[in-house]
Amino acid sequence: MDALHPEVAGEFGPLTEYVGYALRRAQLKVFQDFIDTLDELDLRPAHFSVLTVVDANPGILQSRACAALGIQKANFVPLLDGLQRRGLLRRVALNGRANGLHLTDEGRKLLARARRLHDRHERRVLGVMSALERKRLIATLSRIAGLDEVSPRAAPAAARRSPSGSAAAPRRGSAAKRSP
Amino acid sequence: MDALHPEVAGEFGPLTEYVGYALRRAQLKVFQDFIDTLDELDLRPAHFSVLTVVDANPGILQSRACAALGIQKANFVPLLDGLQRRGLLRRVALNGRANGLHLTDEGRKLLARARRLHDRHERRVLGVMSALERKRLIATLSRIAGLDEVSPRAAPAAARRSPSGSAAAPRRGSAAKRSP
DNA sequence: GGGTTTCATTATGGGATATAACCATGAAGC
DNA sequence: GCTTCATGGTTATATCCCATAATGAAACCC
Repeated sequence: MDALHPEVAGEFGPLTEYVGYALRRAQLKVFQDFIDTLDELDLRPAHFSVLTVVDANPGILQSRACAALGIQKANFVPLLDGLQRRGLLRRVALNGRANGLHLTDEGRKLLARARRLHDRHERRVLGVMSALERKRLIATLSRIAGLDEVSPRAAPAAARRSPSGSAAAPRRGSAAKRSP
Repeated sequence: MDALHPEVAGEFGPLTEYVGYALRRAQLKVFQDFIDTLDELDLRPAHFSVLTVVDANPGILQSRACAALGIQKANFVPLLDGLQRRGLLRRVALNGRANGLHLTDEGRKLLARARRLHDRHERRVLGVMSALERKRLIATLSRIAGLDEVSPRAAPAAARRSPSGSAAAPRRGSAAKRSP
């Protein structure tokens, strides 16, 4: 506890010294900036991530894509409906039950624009740190994100309420298998 | 663009190289672990943060507390109702319209337990990094969180849809001023 | 005292996500 | 060929979290 509770304080009490707190604050900030950035294209972060994944994996199965993104397949449907309705993406029936996902030309074009906006956003965020810092940050964050097996004795009573995180990011824990 | 799009790939495309993506993934992970950790006390992150702030600032105004935590005052009401119903916190009328917030003995006791759990959680997260790394991480994250004035030309069309992604759980951060 | 501001509350709606139940289809086995 | 089972997708439903707007009331200011 000593190392965890230095002097701290201000109005927040010890809050400011917690990694989770710092993480959340930063994430909120960045995410909000990202949302604002993509707003002019009427894209939300989840949309952007879907377009990105489909673009990188043409023909990817709907189930596989949503698993990769950590989105429940049930929630994935209306999301795709929206993108499809806007003519950005197509569901191509593979065999009567499975769909392969493809971007349309328009989808690719919009994604390109989104990427340019995203780059500006990224640069904005990166503006407050050096290249080395960025590298370290991503490395550390990735390590944190992969701490699946880290909490063995933790997560006790859990399983009662559900996460409620968000979509755009891979909430790993979700129920998803891979290929058929 | 060059620096932003190295080689990348896998199933996620360029996603893995984005700071925002890494941030989100890490944040989701940590948050979930935190939620699981506090679950046995029936506390959610928001509860924990409220208890922490009130404990550190006995008698703090309701409005001030929720502003500090970045919670809308409207949403703060049922939150406090819950804590008060559980006998953890009291609203002390100051003058007929303003309430000062105080923890009850029980509230302090529960907070102490929660803090112990939180410490374990924090240590778990910190387990994947060195002390130096942690210091750097918090420093960088804090810098990011404070990049308010960073996006002058950004946030263009914005203001159309509301944030949504903002004030969430230990949204400790968000829009908050400090002292009066 | 009357207008304005501050503080708290109620009411309402939207967004995002989890769950469960439900088809349909393809694959496997006898 | 027909049953059985796993898979992919969809629908429907419940919940949680948060935001906005409107209301009520007290304090503040001239």
